[in-house]
Amino acid sequence: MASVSTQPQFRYTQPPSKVLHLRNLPWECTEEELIELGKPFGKVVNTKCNVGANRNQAFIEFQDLNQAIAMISYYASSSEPAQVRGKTVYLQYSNRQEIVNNKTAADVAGNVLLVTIEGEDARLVSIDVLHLVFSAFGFVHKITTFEKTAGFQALVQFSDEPTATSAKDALDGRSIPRYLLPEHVGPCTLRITYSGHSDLSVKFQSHRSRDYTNPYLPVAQSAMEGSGQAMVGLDGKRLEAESNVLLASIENMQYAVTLDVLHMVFSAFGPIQKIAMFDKNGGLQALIQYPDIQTAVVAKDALEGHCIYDGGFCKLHISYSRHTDLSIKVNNDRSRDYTIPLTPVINVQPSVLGQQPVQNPMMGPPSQQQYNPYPPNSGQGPIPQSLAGWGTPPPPPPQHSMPMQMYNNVYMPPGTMAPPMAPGMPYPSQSTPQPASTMSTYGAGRSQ
DNA sequence: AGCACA
Repeated sequence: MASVSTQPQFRYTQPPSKVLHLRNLPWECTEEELIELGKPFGKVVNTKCNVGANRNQAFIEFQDLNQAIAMISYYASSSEPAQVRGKTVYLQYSNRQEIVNNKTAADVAGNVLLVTIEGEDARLVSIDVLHLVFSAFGFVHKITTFEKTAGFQALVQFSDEPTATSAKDALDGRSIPRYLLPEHVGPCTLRITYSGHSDLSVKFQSHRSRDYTNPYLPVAQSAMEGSGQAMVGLDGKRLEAESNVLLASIENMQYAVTLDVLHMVFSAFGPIQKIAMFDKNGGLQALIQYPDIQTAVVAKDALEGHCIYDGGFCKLHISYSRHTDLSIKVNNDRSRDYTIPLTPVINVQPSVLGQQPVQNPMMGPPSQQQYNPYPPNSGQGPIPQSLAGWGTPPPPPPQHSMPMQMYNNVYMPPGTMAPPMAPGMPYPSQSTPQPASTMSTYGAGRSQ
């Protein structure tokens, strides 16, 4: 049968439009390149690139029709064709009058992230764990969580878009480190897009929303009880008065827990000011002092019930101490004041530059070598599993205990301690938080 | 080298 050519597949003369259709573009041509191309002829108000099955078509929308006409007529008579990256591109009026960008809020970069927590036990991820995870990238202003058809979701507000973007790029598709979750909780994967919001409204501090910029925001429900020494959580559990000093007792202490090990474990959450260790009831206890309550709360929530070493050894039980400022009389292997700068001990001589620095003479040999016995089936010293970051073996315990040596360790938040859990995927260097910004993270806690 | 939400 003879096909009636009522609708020719291509019309060779298009009615003018301020939208131009471009084809034969280099693969994955960028918006910037399109703007460059159209700029000489007028104001490019919108573009859409990577169109079509081959992603080699695009649209340019000018502010005015005559600008589009100018571009078409110029190249119609030009001996040089329009080019992008040396490749000839073909121009024509589009058969549409405007570009419709189906950009949703999820595509527009902003300072607030929409986080979907995937997994059977997603609901069991606490807001504190989310706070900890996202704080690795900068100061988290606010978090709200809610239940939607998409599942358990959270909005996480950063100061600015670049910070949010660095968090999104680093965390999207990743799973929350196991050690931050209760043992029975299955894997929880984060799916992250941008939110349309720029400032979340948080009325109360509660188990579902937090405003970290305003620690004095009222706590939701009848959280206060009596004199304020104790509070009742939303689940009805009695809460102790929070403190910047934590009391840690260590159960099932099969291995030596040294000052340095404690320092390493607890400094994942913020700078440590002081540690004092002592024996009580035949067990080891330690007081760990942070500069602020907020950091202590995060550390307590993350570490409570967890074991320093794999296999249920050296299980931590953490409560808030009534102390607010420890009095450290002397720096020794059981107590230390990290706020007092020590005389520099390590001075790398020019002749040994590039070699390992000399070990701090104050310190004995590394704790792992000091301690016996090791488990029968392990020739290695135990490795603190709480620091096992994002599924990767943790760094060895610190060999030096000087404050300046510890500085980087102290301020390095958990998310930066280890490579991501996806093997072989490099951690984007740009998303690695700078110590300064991280300091502000921890520094912005409530003062007491 | 030929028009975008499938």
